[in-house]
Amino acid sequence: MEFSAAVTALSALAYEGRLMIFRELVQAGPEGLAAGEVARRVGMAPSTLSASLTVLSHAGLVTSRREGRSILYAAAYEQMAELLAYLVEDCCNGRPEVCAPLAAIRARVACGV
Amino acid sequence: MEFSAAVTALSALAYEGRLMIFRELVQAGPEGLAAGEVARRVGMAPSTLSASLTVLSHAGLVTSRREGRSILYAAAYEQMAELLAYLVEDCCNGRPEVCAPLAAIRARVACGV
DNA sequence: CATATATTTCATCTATTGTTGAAATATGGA
DNA sequence: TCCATATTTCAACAATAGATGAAATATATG
Repeated sequence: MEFSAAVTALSALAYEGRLMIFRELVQAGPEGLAAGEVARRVGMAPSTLSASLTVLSHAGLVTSRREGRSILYAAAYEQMAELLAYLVEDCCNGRPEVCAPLAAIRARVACGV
Repeated sequence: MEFSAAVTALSALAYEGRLMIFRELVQAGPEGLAAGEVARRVGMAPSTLSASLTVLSHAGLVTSRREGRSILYAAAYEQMAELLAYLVEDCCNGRPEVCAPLAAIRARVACGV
């Protein structure tokens, strides 16, 4: 990931409504959720939600596909991983003890990746 | 980390100047850099830099201490790890294959944490 | 084809955020 | 004490971003 893509992704997540949406989608799994279902869960007006999903989509953090009348949105796990990787890149400048706190991440990932 | 702290941290990083500053500090290590040195490296005016450092500081992402006439800023690695952990929490809903892409993170952390 | 459902687009308004330069504060040294 | 260096604070301005409701688009069904 390059610098400006990281800024775009961070900006997309740096807002209450959008972070809430993204977390719902991350937890919902790769099939995703219909836009309307997301709106119901996070309690947003349709047009506000649509704008939020557009921002997340432009940042590459969610994907969408139509299914019948609904449009299903899903978290883009690869892009999310890219962003996390970018943030920790070159973190310790050759001194492993510096980024030791990052080891805690592993313990918090539910699936033990 | 709780929701609003995550939003604050993401907002702090979601801007070109501040992400640049943060990355400089992450790579500089725990001793940190003088504010003036940071300004020189990222090419910002002193007052703009100061405002940026304040935002990062309020988000808990950097710490500061005075040393002589300089004020040294350093990345807060623990808070950074907390943020990353928050983003991946409950990511796979019991299905490990969902967050498999996150495994790539490990390979990108220079010190192999 | 007409109607109902699902979502997006658009224009407008409001609020928030970033930048800038000048002045203020804090420290160290002659 | 006086001056130089380092950084922050402040006020004003400019730019950006989010919310809203109405209208538009797309799909499904009777």
